[in-house]
Amino acid sequence: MSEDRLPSRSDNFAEWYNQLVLRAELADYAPVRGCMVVMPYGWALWENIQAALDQRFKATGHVNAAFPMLIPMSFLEKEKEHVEGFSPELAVVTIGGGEKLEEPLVVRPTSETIIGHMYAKWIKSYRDLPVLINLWNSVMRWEMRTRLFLRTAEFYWQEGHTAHATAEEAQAETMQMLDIYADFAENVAAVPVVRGRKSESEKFAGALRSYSIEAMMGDTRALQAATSHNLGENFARAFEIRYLDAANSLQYCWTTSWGLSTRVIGAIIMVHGDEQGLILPPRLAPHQVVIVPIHKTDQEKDAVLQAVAQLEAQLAGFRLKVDRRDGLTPGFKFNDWEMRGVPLRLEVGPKDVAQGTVTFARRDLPGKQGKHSVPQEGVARAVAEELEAVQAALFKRALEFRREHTHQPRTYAEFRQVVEAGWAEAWWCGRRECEAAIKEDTRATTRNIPLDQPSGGGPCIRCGEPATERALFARAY
RNA sequence: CGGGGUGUAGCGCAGCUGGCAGCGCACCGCGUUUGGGACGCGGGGGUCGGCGGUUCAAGUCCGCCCACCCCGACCA
Repeated sequence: MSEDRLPSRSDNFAEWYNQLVLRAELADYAPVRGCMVVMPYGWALWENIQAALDQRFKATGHVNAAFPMLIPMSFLEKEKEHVEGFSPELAVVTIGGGEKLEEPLVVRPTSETIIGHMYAKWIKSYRDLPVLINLWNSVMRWEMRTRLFLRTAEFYWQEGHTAHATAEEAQAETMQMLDIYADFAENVAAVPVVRGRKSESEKFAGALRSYSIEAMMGDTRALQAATSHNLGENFARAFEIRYLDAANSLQYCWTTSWGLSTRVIGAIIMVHGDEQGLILPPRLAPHQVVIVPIHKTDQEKDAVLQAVAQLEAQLAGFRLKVDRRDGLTPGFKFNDWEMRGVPLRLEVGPKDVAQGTVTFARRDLPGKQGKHSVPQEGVARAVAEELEAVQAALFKRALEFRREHTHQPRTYAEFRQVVEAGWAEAWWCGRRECEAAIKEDTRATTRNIPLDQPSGGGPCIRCGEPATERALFARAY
């Protein structure tokens, strides 16, 4: 049934992605321009992402809070670069309760300004610092062209906002959060990332310095998976976030902000997915294991379901789904759960019952390769090992793919060629003009300037002037 | 905002020179099936994007409007 198959991942990556999001029931198009509905399966995935991050945030002393969705327009105008960066994509409320508002309210595109206002009110003394607050919310940016999860008008994320006494502390916080994101991406989502500093033109509107983690998607394009910003004293000065230090002298705070959005779901799809559909990393999968019972006669059905019930009891420690749907063939169910990316499938049929076994089918290995028979006794241990193996294999495969498609061109001609279908690491003089020229020539942008740098220097890949840093260039989502 | 395109059932589409609004998938019912995407029979579902015009008669011809999609500038 060709119409049951996904569009080809290798021939039409974009259409493969769109169809997969819809057919795996992660999200659907909303009746509001540019907005999506995150469906239960997609939200379950997001909840698991939230749990992994929230735990890391709390372990480093952060607490959660909630701030209003509406922000007075004047707040945004207080930080010059910030308002310039965000004005084109603001949604603005001008009427409330049937009356025209005195001052328009902006639907938050991010919360630095209202945070700044409140922090100014709350922070008086060095004893009040640091303030370490995180928000789980949604924000709105009126994007021109939208795509499910990757770029929607409203998106769900977390935004952390901290205030510190010194530049050093703010910088340490910025780097700590970047590392937490990298740890999450690599060890939970199985997505290898490059940590680095954003160029001047790519940094957050109003930040002193921005950092990102960048991941390579299955079509070699780059995706910024999370950002962490050192806002310097910019927002503190705009909102007068000040404190008295131990010597009774008035100081400006240093603030940071950092965020990770539902966009990482897009990354997980595009890094791990294959022609069959999603492949979810076991640590995030809503269902880690699905059991498909197989039976013809009523007699077989009884025996099979009894075995399934015993397995279910043994596997209580896993996120388990038993597919008891009637009237669907096993083949249909296999394909269905493969589309949804369940990392491990357990098939239980009359043959398994007779032998006291269960058939394991690993999602990351194609067809028969991933299938083998396992004794029902002690199945929990076997499942745990198999899930660990899938988790590790996904990361390894993604890392190898990135390695194969990351190049170190020495000439500009070579550079132009490699960024057609891969990443380029190259010396860059740091000048905006070179960056812009490269974008014009190749559509590739600086993704970041990796933290891991070789010593020494070399000629800028574009202009040949001496450069001291290597940058990562790629076409990006 | 510039360039291109599309609107007919939930989705994908057909509908010619105007004459009873259809097909496939999906959905509902019954039965047979079930170790890699089952099948038979029966059934429900439409302001043909909107408004106006021409005509005995408009999904079809004409005019205006609206919405959505793709490509560029912008972007977590």
